[in-house]
Amino acid sequence: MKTYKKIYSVVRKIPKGKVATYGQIAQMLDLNPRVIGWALNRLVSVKNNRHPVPWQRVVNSKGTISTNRAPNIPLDLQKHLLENEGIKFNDHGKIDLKKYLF
DNA sequence: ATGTTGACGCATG
DNA sequence: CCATGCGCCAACA
Repeated sequence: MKTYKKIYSVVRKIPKGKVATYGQIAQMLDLNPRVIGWALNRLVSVKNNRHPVPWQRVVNSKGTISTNRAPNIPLDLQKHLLENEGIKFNDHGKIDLKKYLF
């Protein structure tokens, strides 16, 4: 089975209102955190598969948004999606991992 | 086969 | 807080 499919299946398990870090997912699958980023980035270019992947629920270890580094992704799109799911950001654009971590 | 590319993470200065 | 540096590895050309 392709690695990215495994990654997507794990990401799909993150419940609404919760988040996971790249490192956390990497640990579960015994992969390098970089690969998680690669797999999620792949979603923008590759035609979406039959089931959606809640990619917005994956943040970095500091509890901030990492998609700002990536072109093709509207600024703060991820932040808005998470806010719509009830997740709060502080003034520094950071979320409370203690509270929201999956 | 070989080189390159990252939505990372952690350590260090 | 900011800046490097490096490990790490699936995919892709």
